[in-house]
Amino acid sequence: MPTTIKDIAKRTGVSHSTVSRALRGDPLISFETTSRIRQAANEMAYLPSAAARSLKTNRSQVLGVIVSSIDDPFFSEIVFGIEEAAQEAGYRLFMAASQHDPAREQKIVQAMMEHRTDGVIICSSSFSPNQGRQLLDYGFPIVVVNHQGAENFHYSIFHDDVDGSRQVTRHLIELGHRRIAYLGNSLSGRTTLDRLTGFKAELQAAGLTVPLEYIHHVAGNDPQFGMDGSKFLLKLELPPTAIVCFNDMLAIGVLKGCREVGLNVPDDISVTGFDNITFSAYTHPPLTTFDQPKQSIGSEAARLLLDLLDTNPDDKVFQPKEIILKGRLLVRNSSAAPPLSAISKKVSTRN
Amino acid sequence: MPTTIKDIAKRTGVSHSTVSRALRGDPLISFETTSRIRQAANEMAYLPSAAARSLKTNRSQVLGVIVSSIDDPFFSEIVFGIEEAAQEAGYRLFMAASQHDPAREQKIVQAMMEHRTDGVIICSSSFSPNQGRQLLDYGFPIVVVNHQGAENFHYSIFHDDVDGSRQVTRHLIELGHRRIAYLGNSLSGRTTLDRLTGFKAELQAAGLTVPLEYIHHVAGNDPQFGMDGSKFLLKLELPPTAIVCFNDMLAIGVLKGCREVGLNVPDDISVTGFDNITFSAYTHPPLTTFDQPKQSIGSEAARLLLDLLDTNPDDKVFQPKEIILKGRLLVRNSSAAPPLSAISKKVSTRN
DNA sequence: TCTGGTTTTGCACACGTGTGCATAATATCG
DNA sequence: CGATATTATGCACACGTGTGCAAAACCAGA
Repeated sequence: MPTTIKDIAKRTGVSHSTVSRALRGDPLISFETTSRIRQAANEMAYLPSAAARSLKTNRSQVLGVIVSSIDDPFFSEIVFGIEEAAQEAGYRLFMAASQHDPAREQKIVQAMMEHRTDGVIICSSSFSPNQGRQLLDYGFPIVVVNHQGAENFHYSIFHDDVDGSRQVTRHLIELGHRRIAYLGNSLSGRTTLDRLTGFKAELQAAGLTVPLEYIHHVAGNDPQFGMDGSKFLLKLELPPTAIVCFNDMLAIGVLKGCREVGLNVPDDISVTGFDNITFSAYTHPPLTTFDQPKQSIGSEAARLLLDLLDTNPDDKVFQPKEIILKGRLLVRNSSAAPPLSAISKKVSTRN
Repeated sequence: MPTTIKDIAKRTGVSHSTVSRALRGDPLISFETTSRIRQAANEMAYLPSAAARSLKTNRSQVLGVIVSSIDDPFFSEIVFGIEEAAQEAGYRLFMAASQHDPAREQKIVQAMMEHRTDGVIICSSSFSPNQGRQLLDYGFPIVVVNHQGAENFHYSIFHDDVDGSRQVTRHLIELGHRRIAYLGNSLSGRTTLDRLTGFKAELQAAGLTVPLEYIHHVAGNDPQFGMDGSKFLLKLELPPTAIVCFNDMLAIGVLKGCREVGLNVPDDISVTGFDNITFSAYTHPPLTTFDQPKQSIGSEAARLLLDLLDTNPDDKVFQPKEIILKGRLLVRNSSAAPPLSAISKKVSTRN
């Protein structure tokens, strides 16, 4: 059915190996013969079989990409960056979403191996160590993005979540907040730990303490989890005047949760997100968030992996590489000074 | 590097063809030999090469999936449905996003052909006819979702956008709205045409007319386009009391656009979306929308394609198939009766 | 033990492509 | 024209897997 090299060879009266060489631009084939062959290939709409080529060359020209969830806009933008860089280099993506499910992870690992992708980019901070081990043992070049077990892999991209979280938290402190809560995502692994670390560090640097119940984790990344989390925090005897959310997805749910208990954001309570996904500019009020260079994260990861692939294996020197990309605080309308009632209470407590 | 069938043959002292047969469960190989071979394969972590198998069998066990945009939550959920059904049948997905860009479309077509995917699901209503033709000519079994050129393909899944749009529009009419605008997405092809058709049909059935400027199209699917579109409509001398948006993404931007000119939704103006993506429950106010069975759309498309693949080619009878899935109106808080001022104006106009 | 039937396994080939090495064709020089 | 060097091409093999057909092994009956 599809045109093969043999079909072209028959039409042009040369051997299949000459066709192969001509199409690949081998200088050993004459210009005249090459032209004839290429014209025939063009007329016959020849497209190489990826499988045959892959089998012969031991290269698939495909990069595996593993994300936590395909419907999280954060990952969509990272994938966009990966795709742009990959396409530029003639690679295609084989994408899979792990959904934080070990069974899915195992199927994904198997798929990557069977398809013999040229390398793998893992954009799931909580990808299981066991499956990661399997990929490593198989010999894949691997680049991880914000992976909690990054020390097991030698090529990593990080977004600086500690710094980002510190900036968000400092912003709230500078606004006058003293009761600041953190809402995390327990499925998220390293990412939430970094953001929590930054949160704590900034509060500590400001000489503030955090009540234990001000650090609350939900088990997912959906706005509904954000809403559930806000319910918990807002029910506290002394509720926070600000909530630092693990990310925009949770923050969007927190906004709704505040509305449902009659709290006005930011007049009564400030809410911040993280990531600056598309929707965070369109919430009411628009979210103060930490703007991650999502596409850059993706394209840096892809470039790093492509560099690894371009390196002659014999020349390979063990040289771990770690790239840290920084974002920037984006102040919108979901954060403001705490309500006066909260400040006056604070004063009376001190007397 | 990876274990091959030849490695297992060497260890078990049989030929590679016996290994192949045993692993495939061929009854011609004895139970005893099969067990030995399978144990060795297990111990040696054998995984077949997808390329070799594909080359030999002329089947890749991969379904191509083309979506308009990977960061649109609507498509993410469709893909999720596709993925579930495909995985159940032992298939993997090779996904690509066309971004309404002909150059990308061409690269995608080429990729599908080179990889010899077993079939293709097109979830892009505006996928170019020329590229679609190429896929058809190549002999791919193809299932299209809401494709504007669906008559060129024989296997289609539709979501009933005419009916959905009629329901949304009727809902607004029943609330008392008489000045209803439609905000469309000119890149969207058939989908926006259907939704506009339903909008017009329902207004006509209610004996209402639509000023020309009440039908406005923006050139994209981002909330920013929704905001731009709202700016246009709200500037009209006689602005609408309700806006039917092509989808939730645009509606989210329209909500912000209304806020920016001091309009309260739904007290001053009603806004409806379409699709019921995750975020539409978390907007302020939560969007009235048309809830599409997104995952069902995906899984039906995959099942249809898998059925096509399971059919013996010699038994194939030309039998076009078209599945129409219906959604349901989801009334939330973005729609309400028009403001009294708009109704009183209407009365005086009639006198 | 021999013959025939059944079961099990291996040989040979091939899917489409790439490439080392040998051979054929061409060009140049004496 | 013949010899030598250079250029261009083809042969043969192989990547890993699957399968038709032949051969080998096994079993049962006369």
